[in-house]
Amino acid sequence: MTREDVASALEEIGVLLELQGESSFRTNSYRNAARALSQMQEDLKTVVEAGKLGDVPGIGDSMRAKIETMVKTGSLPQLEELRAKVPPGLLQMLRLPGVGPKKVKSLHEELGVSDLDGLKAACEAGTVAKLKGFGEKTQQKILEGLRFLGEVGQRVRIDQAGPIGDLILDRVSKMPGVVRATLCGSLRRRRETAKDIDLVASADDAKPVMEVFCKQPEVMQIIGQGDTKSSIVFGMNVEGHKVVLNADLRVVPDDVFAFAVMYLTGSKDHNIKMRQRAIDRGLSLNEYGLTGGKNPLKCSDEAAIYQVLDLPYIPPELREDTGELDAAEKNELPKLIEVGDIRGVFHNHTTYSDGVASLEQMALACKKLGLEYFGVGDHSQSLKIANGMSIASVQKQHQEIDEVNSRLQGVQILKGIECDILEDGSLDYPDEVLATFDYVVASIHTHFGLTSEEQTARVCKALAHPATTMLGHATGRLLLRREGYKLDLDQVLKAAAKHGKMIEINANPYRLDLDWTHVKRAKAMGIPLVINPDAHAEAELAYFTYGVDVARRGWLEKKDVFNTRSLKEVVKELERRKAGNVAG
DNA sequence: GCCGTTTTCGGCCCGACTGTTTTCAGTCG
Repeated sequence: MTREDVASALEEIGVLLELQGESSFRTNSYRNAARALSQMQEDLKTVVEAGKLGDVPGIGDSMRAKIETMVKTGSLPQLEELRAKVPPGLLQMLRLPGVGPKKVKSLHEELGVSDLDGLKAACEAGTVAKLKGFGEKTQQKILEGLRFLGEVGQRVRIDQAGPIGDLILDRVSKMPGVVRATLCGSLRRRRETAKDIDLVASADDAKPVMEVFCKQPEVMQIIGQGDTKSSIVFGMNVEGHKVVLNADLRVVPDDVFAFAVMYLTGSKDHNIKMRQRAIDRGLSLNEYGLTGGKNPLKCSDEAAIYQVLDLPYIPPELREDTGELDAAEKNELPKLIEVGDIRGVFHNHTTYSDGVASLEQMALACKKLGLEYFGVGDHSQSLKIANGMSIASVQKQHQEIDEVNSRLQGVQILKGIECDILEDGSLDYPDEVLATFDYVVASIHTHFGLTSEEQTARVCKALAHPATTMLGHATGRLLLRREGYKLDLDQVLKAAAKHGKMIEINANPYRLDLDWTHVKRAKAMGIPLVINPDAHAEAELAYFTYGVDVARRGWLEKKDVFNTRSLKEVVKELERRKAGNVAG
């Protein structure tokens, strides 16, 4: 078992024990150990063989023995027993908001409910509300949660689907006889979630390619295996979490490749418009070619197809039928921002609050990524749960930043803060403390239950505060898990525009908030956007690339994003803002 | 189950919120 497999197994044990009613401290220790393994830099087998496993914080004698068993034998009896004892449907129930291990246990033991369908039936029959500790409202909330889960279905986040897609693509590309291969579908359009992985490859003989595709070790089930198309269920551990999703591969002759790629990249609405455009020119476009007249037109790549239809190439991220064909027609497509344009990041955490790395470690990790500045934005004092910084802690951090900056070469730390927006819309430090920061990211972490009017007024008030530089994760959504808090985003954008404030694209793949649709609106209103990884560890700094995906989907160019500017320009602009010279 | 120790048990981030209760358990971040 690999390091990630072991981490995933420990995580699973933790959850299963929780469902059995184990103490949260004990179950947490499994999660801690799983996290420790996920973050381990060295090779697990080497560490085990060197007898150093027990030195890892979070891994004691008992955990060490279990991990060693898994590394040596490939399995763990304890996990097998737990899996046999706990119905898999109970784990699904944990995804419901407001439902935790205790409630699941009670539903299972009292009502015999063992999966989501059974739970829905029990709610509809009204038996859940009668259960001790439950009630009408809880039952209603569960039903709403079930509806939400039904909507998001089996989608997974891009950071989970992406690595699997890349792995399969790499394998397919290297298969004998394959000429070209690429990812298609929502993964290629860089949507924030994916329901499956679509691949297209070109080869003269599809059959052997399909054989290899369906025989990958991670294949859990072959849904279909044909001459041109195969579908599999693929299961793999990504960052210590088991990810299961469908993968479809199409294999076509190379002269059809571009058409198949365009068709399977979508979006469906974009394709419909394209087909209509072909019809207007007396042609017919489908996944196998562009026909009309006597001979099929040859297009070796997608750019050639667009050219035949009198259009410049449209990047996949824009193919959502939100005006890209019109813009292309007028030659007004944006020159999209690229990953290499990002020069630094602003909203990140260190051990001063709830991060796991030091200021210096994070700054050096930024340098490694080719960035010029690392903006720290630890949590502010009221957010106790995330170890928010007291004023004394802020002062200490600033001293440390000055000291580290005096030594660092090629990267600079900026003194920022992720300042909580309090319930009344005020900021979490007095003005004189706020004035000591280079910039302020204002964010909401509490009181999600306010009405839309209250929440909107709260955020707008924070945007009006002179110290606020940018708004952090504007809606608070957690992808596939929680909708954002109720908020009139139009009003918020207007307030940002009015007060000359920036808005963050939180690039953490759990959030990707602001959503790309709103990014587009923000740009139209002249609001500068900032791509922030919200990193809590060195490896998470690279999340900013997901933010670039969102920015591209939101039609952003380099000039629309603040952190494409150099350190010098950024410092100058932040100073200008602090001096109160902000327009508006 | 881990950790630290004024070494072998007692604490483990902890407060707010919700919906259930009638003083609190469960969930969340």
